[in-house]
Amino acid sequence: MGRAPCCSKDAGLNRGAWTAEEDLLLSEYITIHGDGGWRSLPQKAGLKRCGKSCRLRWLNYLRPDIKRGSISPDEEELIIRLHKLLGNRWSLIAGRLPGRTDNEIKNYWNTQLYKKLEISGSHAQETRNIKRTSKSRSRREEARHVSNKVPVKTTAVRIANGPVKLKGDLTQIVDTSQSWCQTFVDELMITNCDLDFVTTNNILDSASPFTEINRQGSPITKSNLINHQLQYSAVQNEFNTSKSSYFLNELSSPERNPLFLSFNFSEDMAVEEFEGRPKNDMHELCSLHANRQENESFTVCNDQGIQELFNDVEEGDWMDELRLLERSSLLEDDDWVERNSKAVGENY
DNA sequence: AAAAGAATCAACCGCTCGGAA
DNA sequence: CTTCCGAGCGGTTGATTCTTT
Repeated sequence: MGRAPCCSKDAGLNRGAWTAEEDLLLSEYITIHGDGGWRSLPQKAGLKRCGKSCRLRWLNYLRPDIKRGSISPDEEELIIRLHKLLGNRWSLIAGRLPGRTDNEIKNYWNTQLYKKLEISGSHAQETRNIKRTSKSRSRREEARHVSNKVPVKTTAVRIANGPVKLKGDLTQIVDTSQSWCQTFVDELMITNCDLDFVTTNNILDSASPFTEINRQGSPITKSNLINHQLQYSAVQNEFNTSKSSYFLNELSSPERNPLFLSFNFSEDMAVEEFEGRPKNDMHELCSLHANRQENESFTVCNDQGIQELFNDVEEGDWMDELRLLERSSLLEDDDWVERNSKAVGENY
């Protein structure tokens, strides 16, 4: 049975530009009753519009926290950087720019920035590649493809840091449906483990596996887990610990306490997705995963994962971290290996 | 001043996703 | 497991405004 269209063209509904009267009706209704329930809202509010149209009008224009006026140079810079990291995920980008809507940013990109960057060169090519990729395979197909290829939990961000060589079985595929904590514990139990691997599962929900090795009986808290990892690996594997701690902080915290970190973890970043190679191509990412080649790093992120990754980052931190990520992405792989080999010592 | 072309942006459209039944 | 439905997303359209000739 087919689904009734949200807003039939011949249902006598108004279309096109909104009038001041319609805006008033919608604003007043939402002020009193709140938004949501978009399908039934127009009728309740006395509007001859479809729910979709009402939602769009509210979110993109009438919402009180919309920021008016032109995009500032700072905002522009942030948009460019975020687009480089995230591609055409306008709602995610808008989420980092308070008061700006995805539609506004999309329009700004397509009318101003795209041209600007096309003139300056490389980024426009990347944008074209992103567009081509998204056209060639639908999101659903992509998701199906991913799930066939590797056991990636859809809500997980998984990050493995290369090009550090792994001790042990390089072909092993880690099941990301495992709880974050179990994976963490598995890693801890391997001597000289260099694999840095997390998912966004809430750490506190995953407490039980940790309990088994937590012989001191400390409460299961984020900081205790970090301390635990530091005890295991701080001396011999400093840089890896720092990375783990960083992602632990970013991905698992409902409360996001500042971590105590005595070293500069930022320079250890090497997250493939953020480097733009092979950005947005899940097939390629998964092939990398499946082959698990040495000197290859990979990241598989879906939108939710990325959102979670950045959710709790304060504005200032976010900008700092963006800079650091970009700085790390400028490094050539060879340099990266060399630096980190020195940092880790002769373990490899 | 007027016409033509370019730029802008609000709104629409088709699709996907996730939850409920 | 399947179907339905509300919500949301990104691409596209087209009306309006601005700029150039």
